[in-house]
Amino acid sequence: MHSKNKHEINPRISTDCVIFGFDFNQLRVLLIEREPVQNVVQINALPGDLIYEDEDLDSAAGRVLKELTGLTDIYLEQVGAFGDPDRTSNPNDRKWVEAVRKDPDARVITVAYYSLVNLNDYVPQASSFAKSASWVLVDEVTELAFDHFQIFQDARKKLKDKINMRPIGFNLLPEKFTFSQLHRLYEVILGRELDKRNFRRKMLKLNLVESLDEKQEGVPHKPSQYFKFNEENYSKLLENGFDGFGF
Amino acid sequence: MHSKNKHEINPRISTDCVIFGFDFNQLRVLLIEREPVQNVVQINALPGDLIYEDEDLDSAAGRVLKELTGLTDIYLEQVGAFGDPDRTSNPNDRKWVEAVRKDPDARVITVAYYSLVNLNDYVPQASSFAKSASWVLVDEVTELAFDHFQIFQDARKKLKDKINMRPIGFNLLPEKFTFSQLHRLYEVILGRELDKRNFRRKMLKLNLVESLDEKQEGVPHKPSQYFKFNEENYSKLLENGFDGFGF
DNA sequence: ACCTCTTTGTGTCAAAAGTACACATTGCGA
DNA sequence: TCGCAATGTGTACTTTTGACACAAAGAGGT
Repeated sequence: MHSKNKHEINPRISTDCVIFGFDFNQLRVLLIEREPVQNVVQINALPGDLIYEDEDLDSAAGRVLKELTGLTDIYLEQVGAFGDPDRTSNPNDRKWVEAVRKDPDARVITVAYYSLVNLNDYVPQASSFAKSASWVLVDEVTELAFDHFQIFQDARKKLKDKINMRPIGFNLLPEKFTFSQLHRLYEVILGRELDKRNFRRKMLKLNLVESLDEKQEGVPHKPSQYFKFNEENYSKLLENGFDGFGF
Repeated sequence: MHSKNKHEINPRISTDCVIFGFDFNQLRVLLIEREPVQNVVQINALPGDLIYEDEDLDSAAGRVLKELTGLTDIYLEQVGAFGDPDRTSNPNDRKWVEAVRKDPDARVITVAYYSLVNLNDYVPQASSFAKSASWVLVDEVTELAFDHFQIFQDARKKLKDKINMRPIGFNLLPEKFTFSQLHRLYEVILGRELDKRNFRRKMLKLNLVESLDEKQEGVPHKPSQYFKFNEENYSKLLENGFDGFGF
């Protein structure tokens, strides 16, 4: 007998997802509250669970995310593996594991993933052992279950680095977007102000965005020009060794 | 019965190490050749093995590295987790696993680490299932066991990024070093030439190196000044938000 | 019709950083 | 004393950054 049966749980490897959501104004992260277990004071946690034996790590992360929050089709990038060697150190976490896991003493390592999405495109629906799933402002995240706070912080740092290196932010903007939206996105993720004029200058020089012949309508102020992402120019940039935006 | 007994092997999690070695001229990576097993054509592999149940991931990497190559006291940084879901795809790897592992069908994920050391400070001594351990030029690495080539490439990329962000290179230079050594180090890791004068100017402006009142002796050319790393200034830089060398 | 409000969109100047490039100096050893 | 081999240095030019303020557009209310 070996351990490759379909959908047999691997009791030692779990995956956790740090999903950042942008709503054109603020940055949030998707957290779940676990179903209450006797005597356990509940705190928030990242959506995550054990993987199956026959599952790719990347697929597992996608599946777990779907099971707990209903979110699908999200491109996930790895944060790293976390040892979690002392995951029972917090009595609450310990009790929860005892109540929920078949083998609560198994030493588990977790592989974390992160992503960035448009918050309005995804309405989380809690299921499985998640009692609720919600978008929490990143600056208001405090205590989290297990070592999830550490994971969250690592993921946030990776996101910062990444958005500087690759135009991942464009994926979550609508096809036509305004410069303000793009600008705000960068500010929120980097966590600091960026001068409007300098931002525009720098971004335009890269030729990644292209102005459309279309303007905002019905706004009670000067309407802004719409822009779109130019994939072709991005490919060219990559060929010539694009080394980041430099923010 | 649970699984926290000391030194019980965790059959599902392994660790692999990508140790880069610099010899003041070239960049190499530490590879092992596994002990031959019947009918298996041997190819090189990264030093790596299963971890113990009670072991921290970081410690496991250190221990495995020591067991296979004799190297100790090396600061390791994580590359990431690798799914290895189809690790038996190569018949040679499959045969080797069958011969060596208790549970050859277990699905294993591996957590990879990397480091950069002075090649002359570490003389690898193969042991355990390693038949030999040797420093191979990074540009001559081709086929490796399992998914080790992928891991190697990822590690190399991380090393590049890292040396641009943090003065990790200084750890492996002698206490007193010449500018040429430092210069060469950066060229080798980044894989491209750096203008001598511009390199010197940039590096000096950061105040990370301090010139000593001491020169090379016995060299058949103009002797070079010795420099040392200034940790104090580095701390100050960090406080003020050091964001990399910019090479 | 006009005023107010809100957000967009734009230019310049000075400082800093990057890039390209060549030759005199030092000390050894033949 | 000559040759060799590597060190060490400066300048001119271009590009990039960073700081900063005000007119323009359109909606809505009076």
